[in-house]
Amino acid sequence: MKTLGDTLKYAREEKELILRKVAAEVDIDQSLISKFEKNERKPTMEQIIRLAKFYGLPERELIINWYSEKIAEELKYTESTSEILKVAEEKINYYKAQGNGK
Amino acid sequence: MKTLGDTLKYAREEKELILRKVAAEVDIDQSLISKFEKNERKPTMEQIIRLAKFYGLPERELIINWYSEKIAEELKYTESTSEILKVAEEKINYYKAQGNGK
DNA sequence: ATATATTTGGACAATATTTGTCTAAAATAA
DNA sequence: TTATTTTAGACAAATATTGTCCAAATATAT
Repeated sequence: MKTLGDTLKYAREEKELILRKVAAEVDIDQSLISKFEKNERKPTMEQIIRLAKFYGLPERELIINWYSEKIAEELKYTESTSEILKVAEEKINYYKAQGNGK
Repeated sequence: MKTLGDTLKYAREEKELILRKVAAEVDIDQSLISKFEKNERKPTMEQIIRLAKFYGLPERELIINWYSEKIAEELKYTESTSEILKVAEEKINYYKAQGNGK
């Protein structure tokens, strides 16, 4: 299972960059970036976007990973997860349909 | 779309109880309970359980609603939601399968 | 309508969670 | 070994969530 951290780490290594360098470029503490790569911290959405830009990664995919990991984390120790997700989707569709979006 | 708040409110009205009474019984501020019913605040899991017990509602259903609303809230203004949920489910299954649970 | 009871909104403090930063230890490479 | 990179951990700063109180709004009863 490929995590967001894997993706970031792979992108960096492929370019043969060291954390310090990336940190300077994207203006994020190198220790934080290390933690992102090890999935010990979750980047903010802004950080995701900056990293995607910098590495030339598809933003959309990173975002999908970001949200899905957040949700997976929340439901990790929970029962009825597939039902929860099913209901969640219904609610989202309901909101989006007539919920006027805002 | 029946919300958690709807369920709580309906249960209370069916029993013809006033907020003050319920509040005293379950030891939650009546204003908070009012907000739960109007979906302006989200109960904690513990509150959910206490309310379920008190009203004699199926805990599992309330919990499913609680989580699904939380997720729906998070994804309300997001794109690719169905893909996010799909990936989330994969990750959860992966965690649960071999992720040793802990 | 007035009085009484119930519900609701809003402000605010208290708590908890998340985030950023720094430092030095651990790991890796030269 | 020495130099470099990565990682762990502690802590402060910033955010977000929660609980509490009170008064305004609404509903109910007389």
